[in-house]
Amino acid sequence: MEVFGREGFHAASTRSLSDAAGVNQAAIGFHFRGKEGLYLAVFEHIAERMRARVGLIAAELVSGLSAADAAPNAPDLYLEALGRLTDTMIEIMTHSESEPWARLILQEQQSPTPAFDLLFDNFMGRLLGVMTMLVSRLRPERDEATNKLAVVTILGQVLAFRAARAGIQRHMGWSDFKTEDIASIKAMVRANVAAQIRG
Amino acid sequence: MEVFGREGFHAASTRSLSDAAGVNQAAIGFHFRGKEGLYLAVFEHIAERMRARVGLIAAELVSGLSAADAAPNAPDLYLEALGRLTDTMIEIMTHSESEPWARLILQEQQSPTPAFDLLFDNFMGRLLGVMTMLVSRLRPERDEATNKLAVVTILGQVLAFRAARAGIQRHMGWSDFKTEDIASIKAMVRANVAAQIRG
DNA sequence: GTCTATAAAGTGATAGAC
DNA sequence: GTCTATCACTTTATAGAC
Repeated sequence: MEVFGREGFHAASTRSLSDAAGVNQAAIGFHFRGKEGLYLAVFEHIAERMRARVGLIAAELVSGLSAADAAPNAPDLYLEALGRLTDTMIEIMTHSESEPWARLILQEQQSPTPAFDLLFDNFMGRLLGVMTMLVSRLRPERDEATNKLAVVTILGQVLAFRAARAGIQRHMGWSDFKTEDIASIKAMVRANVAAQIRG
Repeated sequence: MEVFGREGFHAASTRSLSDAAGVNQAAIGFHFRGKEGLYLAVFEHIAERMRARVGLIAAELVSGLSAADAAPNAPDLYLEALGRLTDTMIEIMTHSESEPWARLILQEQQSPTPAFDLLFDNFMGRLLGVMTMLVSRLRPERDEATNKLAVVTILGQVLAFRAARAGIQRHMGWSDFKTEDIASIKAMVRANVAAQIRG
């Protein structure tokens, strides 16, 4: 995952892949039938880890939802849940640990291979679905398509910190994302989401 | 540009590059001193085209700004200028024509080479600067850093349609971006920006 | 299941003809 | 200025020893 993410599919040689794993180059052919098989296996790995992580959040959130629906301050609860989601996503996008697999996902977004289906079905679709559920409860009078589009613009605000990382850091005058920077990003996105939901 | 964008720097072979240009492989060495020189020349080309385009918008906008400053409805004019900017950016991001160079820029964002400086100095920085100017006039009481960050979240909302294109299309149930889809994206982003500026 | 060795194809750069 | 031909090297895949 690290080698593919750092060097890209083509630039990553089977030798650097096997070296990083501490095994011989021939092991790739034996275990994964070739470089491409290893690439797909990496995405299966990412998809499963993400599925577990998102699945946990989604389950927790959906169970909390039925309680929130009855509460008198339901909108506040929905908004808080959305805020916790964006906080988590910002944490992930700004953290350097996400770099390898984030690069892989971005590549797949531009020219999807069968690996993209794995990602979307296991976690992206699920995550977008949960967010849409929340936004739809906050703005039930709007049609589904509008709320789905609203979710996309929320996603974009957090995604930028991965996809346009170098440009953002140069624009902000940041050399990397410090704890206080991340805090102000979270606050800004929470405020934006609250405002755009309010309409 | 097309070959590098489609295949990436490493995957693009000098032979496929020269074939696409309808010349011999040896011509790359003669004209650009090698594959890397050609790569940099592509970015010089992109940077110059963009510089011209953004420079025009920026000049027009700055000259209109002094007139707007005196107007009684100045905030409306700033917001409208910002809306025209996001409209244009959305037009570019959703258009398939931008795919080759957008891919190149995304790649550079993740692991910047000297080519990234060309891009930032010639058009990204300029564009972000103009947007920051507008946001700062709309929210003069906020400090510069906050307004710069607000610009980033606006950028993210339009950038998503390039960076997360495949996922968004699957989420929205769109096979590609139709005219009416683009119109609703523009409306959504304009509404979001207005709301988040209002606070 | 892991290794060495090697085959077969592709890579970027470049010398030299025209 | 453009071509062919070729060099030196790297690539992935795989045969065969252990």
